[in-house]
This record gives sequence, C-alpha cells and structure tokens, in this order.
Amino acid sequence: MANPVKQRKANQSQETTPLMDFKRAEKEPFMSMLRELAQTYQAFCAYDEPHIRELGLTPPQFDVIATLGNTSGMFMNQLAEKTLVTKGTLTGIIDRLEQKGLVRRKVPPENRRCFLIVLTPEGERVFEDVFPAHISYLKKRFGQLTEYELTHIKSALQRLREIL
Amino acid sequence: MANPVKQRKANQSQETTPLMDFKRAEKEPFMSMLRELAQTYQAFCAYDEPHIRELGLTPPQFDVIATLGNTSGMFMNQLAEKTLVTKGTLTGIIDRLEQKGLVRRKVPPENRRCFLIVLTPEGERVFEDVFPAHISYLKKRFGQLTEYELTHIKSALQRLREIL
DNA sequence: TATTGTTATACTCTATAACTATA
DNA sequence: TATAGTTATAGAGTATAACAATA
Repeated sequence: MANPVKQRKANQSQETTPLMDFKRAEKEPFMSMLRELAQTYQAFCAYDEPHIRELGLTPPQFDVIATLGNTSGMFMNQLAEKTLVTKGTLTGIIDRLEQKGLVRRKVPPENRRCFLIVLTPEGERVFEDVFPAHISYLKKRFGQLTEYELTHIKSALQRLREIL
Repeated sequence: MANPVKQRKANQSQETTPLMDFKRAEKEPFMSMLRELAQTYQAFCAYDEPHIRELGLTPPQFDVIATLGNTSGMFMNQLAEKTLVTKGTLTGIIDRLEQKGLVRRKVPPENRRCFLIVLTPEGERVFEDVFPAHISYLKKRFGQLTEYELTHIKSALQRLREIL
C-alpha cells in the first residue's frame, strides 16, 4: 500500500462528468449550474479521496465500513442496496475487505443462503479510530463555513436533488 | 453495444463517496451538508450517465468529445490536463475512441513527438447531433428551475468550491 | 419455484514506471 | 538531456448472465 504519487499535474480527482467544456451548453442557463456541481464535487473528491487511500482503503471499501459501523451487521443484499452497487460487485469488495481482515461473513443458522457481514475487531478499530481522523481532516476545510452558510448550501443542494 | 439493463434495484449510479451512513458524523454540522452534496451529485449521475451510455460512450469518452468539440484539435497533454486524467489513461481512452472512428491522431510535421487529436467527421456528427439531444434530456429536469433558483444554487456551490 | 449470493466473463478506468522517438 | 506519448503491469470497480445452494 505504497503512498502513490500521482503523475497528473492538475490538482484533481477520479471521475469527470462531461460537463466541462461543452460550449453550446452555455445557451442553456442550467448548464453552468451543472458544471459548477460537477466541479465542486470533483474538488471535494480530490480533497477527500487521497486521505481515504492513505488509510489503505478505496472509496467503496470505506463506504462499506462506514455503513457497517454501529450496526450488528448487514446482509449482502441490504449492503448492496445501501452502498448502491450490484451484488456481484459487492462480492468483490467484501472479498477484499475480508482479506484485509476488516469484515467477516457470518452464516446465520436460520437462513443459510445469506451472509451477515460484520466488522471484525480490527474493522471496528478502523471505524472508531480512522473515521474521526478523517472527519478532522474534512473539518480543516469545512469548519470554515458558518452555520448559516452550511444551511444555505444544504438547502440549495436539496432543491436540486428534489427535481432529480 | 447492447443496451444494458442494470441489475441494481436502487435507482442509482456509479460511485459512492463514503458519507452516507456514518453516524458519528452527525456531530459535525458540515457532515450533513457533505452528505447532501454526495447524494445530489450521485442522483445527477444516475440521471445523466445512462443517457450517455445509450449513445455508446463512457463518461470519460463523452468528456473527450465534448472537450474537442469546436476546437481545431488538442495535444494529448492538453487534453489530459483538461479532462483530468493521466497521460497513460488518456492513451487508452483515445485508442477506444479511435476504434469507434470518432477521433483521429494527426502528427504535426513541426513536432513529430506529439499527436494532435481531432474529431473525425463522424466525431463531429456525434458532437453536433448527440450533444444537443443530451442537453434536451437534461432540460427535462433542470428546465423546471427558475432563473432565480439557478443563480442561487450556483452561488452556493461556488462558495463551497471556494474553500476547497 | 424463488431467493441469496458466487462465479465467470469482459471491459473501462486508474495509476506508476519503464521505454521509444523526437527535439 | 528533456519532452511527448506509448507500453507494460497491476488492480479496482462496473455490469450481466449463468450457476449453486438453500428455502
């Protein structure tokens, strides 16, 4: 899990949604707003993801740990629904987390078709230790926002999600 | 390029940033705002991407076409910077677009180390035809927003990006 | 027969590092 | 030597479909 040094020059992240440079788009007033959404989210990921990867986790893996934290476990199908991946994909993610010793598949006696996925003690430790650290990391930036600004931004985003 | 029917039950998209279910997070006021950001962006992708894929393109491929449209071509390094991928990754993306006949590598005589990537006539056609179609598709949803709402949302996002 | 999850298959993207060709 | 881009390598995620085991 060597600390990767990216070759890219830009200060940026993973996925790019194609709203960046479509000039005709300017005719539509909503396009500049959507471009702003994409850029803002990408800027957030560019800040967020390297810290997650330093912890030796990928974003989907982190998501699974976060989802399992403070629960008594979840079944594959529940977990897939929560984390928005298909069951086949989740199998691979859980496999890798199991290899890392962070989760465990438990077969419940009452229904031996399914697995209850639970955090191992090591997984709990990650959830307890590493997550607060990540939040502190985020706080460095987002702590700057006033409560008023936060509410404001949040309600703008909610309005946007509403129509989707 | 068969029309894929996703197995997932949830109405959702690709990548999930791990901000969904981390309960301790609630202690920090900014966390709910960040969760809203992630959910809103994901909801957008869930709406946006299937339409792009119906056109036979992946999001990064669409991004390249969009970036090349209305230009006289760009070099690999410029294109990599614009689309925020590394040069090695871009090679593969351009390869696949070339296979599809949408872009072409032109060797400029004055510097034979580099390639000018240009849209083929077919690529132009995609840019001219398919993009407006995609915008109409987006308009179905975002056309609902008033100009006042748009400005409001956009400035909220800008404020957020400012601190990143 | 229906449900749960795995496996098989295939593809795209991601990144780094070593390499080739040109300058 | 420096630059532009490819190639090699490796790994993660994505999806679908076929399958096995259980119910």
